Amino acid sequence: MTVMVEKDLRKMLNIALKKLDVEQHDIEIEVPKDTTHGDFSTNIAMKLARVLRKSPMQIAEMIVEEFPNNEVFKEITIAKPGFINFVVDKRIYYNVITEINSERELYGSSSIGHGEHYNIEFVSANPTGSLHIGHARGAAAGDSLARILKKAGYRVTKEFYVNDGGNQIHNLALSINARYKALFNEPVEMPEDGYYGKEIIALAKTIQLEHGDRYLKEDGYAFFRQYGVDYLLDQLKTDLRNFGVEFDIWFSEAKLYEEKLVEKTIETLKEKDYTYEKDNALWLKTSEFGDEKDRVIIKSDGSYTYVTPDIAYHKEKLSRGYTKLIDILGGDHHGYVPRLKAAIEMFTGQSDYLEVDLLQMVKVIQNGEEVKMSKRSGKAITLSDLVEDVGKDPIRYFFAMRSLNTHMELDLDLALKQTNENPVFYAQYAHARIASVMRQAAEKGVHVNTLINQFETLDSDKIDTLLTVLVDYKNVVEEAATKRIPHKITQYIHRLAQALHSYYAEEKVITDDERATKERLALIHAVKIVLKDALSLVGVDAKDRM
RNA sequence: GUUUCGGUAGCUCAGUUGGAUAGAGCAACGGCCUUCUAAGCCGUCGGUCGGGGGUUCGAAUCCCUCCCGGAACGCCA
Repeated sequence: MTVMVEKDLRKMLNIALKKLDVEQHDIEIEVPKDTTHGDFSTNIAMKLARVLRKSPMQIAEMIVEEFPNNEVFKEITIAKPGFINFVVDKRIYYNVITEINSERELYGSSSIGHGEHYNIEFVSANPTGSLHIGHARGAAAGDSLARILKKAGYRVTKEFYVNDGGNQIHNLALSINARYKALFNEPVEMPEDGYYGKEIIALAKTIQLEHGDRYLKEDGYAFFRQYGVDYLLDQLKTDLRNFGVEFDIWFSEAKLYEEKLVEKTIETLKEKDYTYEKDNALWLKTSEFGDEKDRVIIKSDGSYTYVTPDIAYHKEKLSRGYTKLIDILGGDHHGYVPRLKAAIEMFTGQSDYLEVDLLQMVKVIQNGEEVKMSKRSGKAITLSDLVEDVGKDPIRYFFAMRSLNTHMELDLDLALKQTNENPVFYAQYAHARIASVMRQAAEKGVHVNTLINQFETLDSDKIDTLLTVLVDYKNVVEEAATKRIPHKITQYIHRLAQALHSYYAEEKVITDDERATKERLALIHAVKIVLKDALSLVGVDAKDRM
């Protein structure tokens, strides 16, 4: 809708410019941050100052003079340096109410992603322990982005890469072994790079319950390995589900080996002459593609480095025909990105088939001071702790509020308060208020016809604001999707909730005026739909009562 | 040392293809509940945009330089 209005404006400005004998010109139209500057503005008069050799103010006046008559803009003003500001007659927005109420959750959908199929990989934690707070940020970011991209018309596949093939699983088995033996007072030393989380102790106890002392007598290594991965992966899925995050594909690293994909990938790279042998190892020429140096892919002892299966994995993903691969990684992996992109370029000829979005660290504050995580002691704040103590919605919302690449702070004292310091309540309350009014209407026997399309009584600044925000939804979704900025959505949610609360305080919806009541009910019903939909894009539930 | 992210109001953060008096939430302060939910509304206070140069009609935004903090710099994963 705003897009249409913008198009109209452009057309009208061109007509005016033609009358002034100005050649076709790039007209910049923007939505002013300050609403007192109207709904749209242009700096065209300033741009033309040099060409026409007149002052911007003069030019602006000339443009306004020649501006065609129309029903879209009810006010056109000229401001200081030479801006021309346009105020939309909000009556042309009335039909958005009907549109929303009939399209419901499809309203705001876009087609800018048409034809694109994105694979978005995130979290991808090793199944060696519980998910901690860093994974939580990744999960929230990836899932929200996926939802937003879908809304914008992209096809999206969410994928979790399970690192179940490497050395870490070996260490996991040894760690379980140590914890298991300890239960029988047969202490075994924890491995050097062992996993110290309390969930490993719980895991060992489960094994003790199910199998008694069986693995004191026989070697339990293979069993611990398999059991551990299954158990932890299962827990991990549960934790993510409780956080509102579901994946389409769980891709096992082990599968790469089973299907010989790593060997095949290395063969391909050799054939393309991107490898060479040196010091008894096999190197990949990543420096030819922007990496700062070449990387070893087969060590001198014959084993692979970390990147090797990962390259095979990304090649496998490419073979599935996605138009883009997105990896969401922790910021500490930034040095890893160039070598991965180099490999992608070796296969596809262009590195931007892969987009890596980095998340910066989360600093956790508790009792006013920073909580330091420690692998050794197993001390960490887990995702399940967060969901249990604080709740899914505030955590999801809080993560979505921040841009991905900012260092963020999570204040647990604040999050635990569950007061209005958590902005998510503000939005949920707006939704609940509307639901409440709807209930009142039903009780009073008011017949709610949300599909009315004639509006005669909606006339106030608060309503104009609501309509303006509702109309803007699609733009916001598109911007959030293309720029990968989920916080654009939470900002929008806040803007809409604010407009609703402000309106609610000013005007009663249900009155004796039947006509007005019906129109207002249709309006707030539309607000309710968009609020709920926008919240869903960041994985937050809308509530009907609070 | 190199790479990378960040430094914007008391706090947490938006805003960076150059544009109008730099925004939001929270905190603080002052009002508003006989009326559909006060988890709300209305208003006030609050900033050398890390420092210094430069580019121009115009810089938080672009260029140079310096300072401070996080992270990464393996034939670890």
